[in-house]
Order: sequence, then C-alpha cells, then structure tokens
Amino acid sequence: MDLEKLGNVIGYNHLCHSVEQENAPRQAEQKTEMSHYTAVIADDHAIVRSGLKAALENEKLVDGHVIDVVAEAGNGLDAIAMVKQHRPDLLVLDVSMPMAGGVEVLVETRRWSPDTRIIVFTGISAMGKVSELIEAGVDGLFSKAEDNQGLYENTPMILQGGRYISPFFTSIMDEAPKQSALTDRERQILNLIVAGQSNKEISSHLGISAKTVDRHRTNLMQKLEVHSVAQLIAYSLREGLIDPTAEI
Amino acid sequence: MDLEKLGNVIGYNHLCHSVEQENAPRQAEQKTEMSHYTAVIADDHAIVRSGLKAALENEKLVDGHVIDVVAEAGNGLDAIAMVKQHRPDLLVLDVSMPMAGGVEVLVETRRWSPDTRIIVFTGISAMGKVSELIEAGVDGLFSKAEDNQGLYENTPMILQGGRYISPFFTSIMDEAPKQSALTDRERQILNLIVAGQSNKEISSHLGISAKTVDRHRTNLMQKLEVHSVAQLIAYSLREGLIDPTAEI
DNA sequence: ATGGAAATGGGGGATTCACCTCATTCAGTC
DNA sequence: GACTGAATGAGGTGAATCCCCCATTTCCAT
Repeated sequence: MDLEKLGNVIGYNHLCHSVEQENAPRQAEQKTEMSHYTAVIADDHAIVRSGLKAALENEKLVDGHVIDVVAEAGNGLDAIAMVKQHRPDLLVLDVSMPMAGGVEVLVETRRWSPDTRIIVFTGISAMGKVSELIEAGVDGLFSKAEDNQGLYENTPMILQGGRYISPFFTSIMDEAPKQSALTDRERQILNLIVAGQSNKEISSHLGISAKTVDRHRTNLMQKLEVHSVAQLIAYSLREGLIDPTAEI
Repeated sequence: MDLEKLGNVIGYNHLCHSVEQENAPRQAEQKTEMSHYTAVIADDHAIVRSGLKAALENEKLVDGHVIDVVAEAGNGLDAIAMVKQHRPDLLVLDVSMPMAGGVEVLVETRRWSPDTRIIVFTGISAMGKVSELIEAGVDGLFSKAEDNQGLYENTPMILQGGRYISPFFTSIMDEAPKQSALTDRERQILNLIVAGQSNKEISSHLGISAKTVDRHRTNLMQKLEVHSVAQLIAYSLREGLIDPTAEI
C-alpha cells in the first residue's frame, strides 16, 4: 500500500548500519526482579515526551522496576534510527508522526530489534488504524484520552512479555464491525474515489471497465450505508480508512 | 455559525452561577514581582495536562514567577466551568477537545472572566482554525510540534499583558493566503456540501433556489481551484474549514 | 462437487453535477 | 451618482453519478 513511504524508511537504514551491528550483543542480558529496562520514546509533541519520560523514570509508577529513557524521537524516521541504535527493551510510540507513520515504525522495529516491546500510546480512535496496529502485533495499546494509570500499571507486565489492549480500544472494535468488512478491491477503489478520481479514471488506472468500477462503487455505498461521495469521504475519514493529510 | 453548540455551552452556565458571583471580587488583586499566579489547564490528554502542570509550577521555567495550577479540565465544558469557578490569571487551552471546541471556550472565558490571559497550546496547524483563534483574540499561541521553550519563555510576558503568536503559526498565515477568502455564504454552503447534502437539500435548508446553491458551488470551486466534491472536501479538511470528526 | 463470495462486465434510466451565459437586487465605496 | 462585490435566480448542456436489471468466471470451503 504505502510502498513509497516504506521505501524511504528502508532506504534510511544504511545510515545507522554500523551502530546497529555493534550494539547487537547487549540484547541477551538477564532481567531480574529489580532490573534496569531501557526505553525509547517517540512522539511528535515534546510535552508528551517529557511527561512520559518523567512518568516512566519514576519507579513508583512502574512498580519495582527502573526504566531508563535512553532516547527520544520526534518523528518516525528518528524513531527507527533510535531503535536501531539502542535496541531498547521498550518503545513507547505515537502513531501520528511526521516522516513515517506508526505502523511503519512498528514493522521496522520488529525487523531490527525483535525483542523490543512496543507500546502504542496515541490520541487516535479511528477503527481502521486501531485494527491495523493490532494486526501488526502491537504489545500494548493505550489512549491518551483516558487515564494514564492503565499505561503505568500494565507496562511492567508488558515488559515481561505480556500483551494489553486498553478497553478503550476493544470497545471501539466491538461496537464498530456491523456490516463493514470491505473487500481488498473495494478498499482500493474507495481510496481512488476519495482521491478525487472519476469512474473512468479509476477504470483506466486499474485496467478494468468503468462499469465494474461503478459496480464496486454501488456495493461500497450499500455496505457503508451512504449515498454520495461526500458521505463516503466523511465515513472514510472517520474510520481512518484514508489519510486526511494526503495530497490529492 | 455554531449556534446550537454555543447554546449548549451557555445553557450550562446556570449550574455554576452562584460560584461565579462569589468569586468575582478576587479579580482586583495586585500582581507584584514575585507574585502568585493562578492557572487552569484544559487539554483532553492527561499526559499533556500533567506535563504542563509540572512545567508551569516549576518557577525556574517561568522565571521568578510562581504559578499555581488550580484546576484541570479534560473537555470544553469542564474548561468553561473551571474558568467560571476559579477566575484564573491564566488559561492554557488545547483547541481540539470534546464537548466544546477551543474557540467556544475562548469566547466564554472572555465573557465570564475577561482578565484571564488565554494561551492556546495545540497540535493543529490548519490555517482556518489558526486565523479563527487570532481573530477571537487569543493572547498566546504555541504549537505542540515545536520546542516548548517558546511557551515557557513567553508565558511571564503574556501574564503581564503581552501577546505572542509563535513563528510556527505566523509562517503558516504568511504562506497560505493566496486567493482564498471565501464569503460567509460560501463557507456556509461549503459546510453543507461537505456534510453530504445535495444542491436541492441545501436550497430547502437555506430557503433559497437550488440554482443559487449551484451558483455558489461554482464560485467556490473556482476560488479553491478544485473540480470535484472529493477535492473540495480534501481542501476543506486540510485547511481546517470543517470539522473531520463531526457526524453527518 | 456444489454452493457462495468476489470480481468482472453490459444495458439502461433518473438524477445530479459542473459549468456556461445572462440578469436583478442590494450594500458599501470612492 | 457611478462602481464594485455579494447574493440571488433562470435557462441550458454534457458529463458523471447512483442504482436498478442482467450475466460470466474464478476461487475457496463445506
């Protein structure tokens, strides 16, 4: 889907290649009861980074465990670079960041530092993005909109190999799935419709008949219970099916 | 414009009416060099509230001045209630909050506590919202995306009656203003188009001819240099002309 | 292997959109 | 008082949308 973006991210890797090799062995350390954990924080807002750092480094919050925040990142590319450089035990991540989205960072982290536990701490609530994260195998998922206590309480458990998705998100996943469940082809065409393309343009773009595009469009609107492009776009934006900041 | 929403906010007022009357006199206190200022923080993310509270209450950050955070609010309605109850010297506010948006809170604050200095500290960058805030007379405007130092450094000056808009936003205002400048009527119709209404629906909604709506639509698209509903919506979303989270 | 879901495509029709010309009213402005 | 900009509205045209009808192929699962 986002091949171009991912390409950039992968292309960026070689810059830190030597560093990543050197630091690889430290991964094997034993974690004891009163152990030190390393963490990287990635969020595009400095105030959130400092708040998280203060909270994580206060051992009262994450009971009995000392967490060292070894690096911070304000965008996705830096986040990936920091993960490769430090191979932390924990990555706390926001998904809405410039340069590289949350899922890209998650995938790259798994690739270069497979033992890093990944907690996504975000303000989004769009069903589409949430299910994307869960499918990508996030270890912890917490919302900025709810009390931070859940994050603090469950971090030790996640560091020890557990997984925790906040009720905030599970309830979203429960109440949402009504009739939705679009086909791959439908999702693809939805994206092109939202991008402002006409049936004819989409048909030539995909190498199929304009009539088929029309067919998919009809099915799409029936499934989503909308009756115009405007409503279709509004739905897509709400559910996080498309990126509002993307140029058309 | 948002009469219904504002109506709710105003309707909420009577709940705190007695409190607001009692606390009115404390407004007249003299502020000396090493004075205590009171502040209310409003942000829908607890982590941001705690980070801001820690930063503001550390007198090293806002040089020589002691700031007491007397209340926090996680939504717009609470924010207004807290302002009316405490009549603080300072309100630090995010604009994207549930229940009542930033501009509503700003207007209500000016109405019930005219001497409260208002700082908006937000993650948005949409030109529309920014100009709305400046026109509404915000005293300080800072972006979460940039270094917090600007906020800390300028807060004392703002508390003493100054105004400061971060370069982050002034540069946005500078590079944006090309041909735009929609009419009130055009903006109104744009909102209805984006809400998924047809020309006929808009015409009956506004009590004008469908042909007139069509006329406005044409002018709108010409001004914004777009050629389809999809592009129109994309533009509106980018520029913050409409609210992406609003139900249709 | 037989049903079901997905993707493909054609015909047609009612409606709406996007854009054009033309005209009137009304409020400011110079 | 003439002029500009905004809002109003009519008539018309070609294109696109939305939604019916119909059918074929392919692949997956019971």
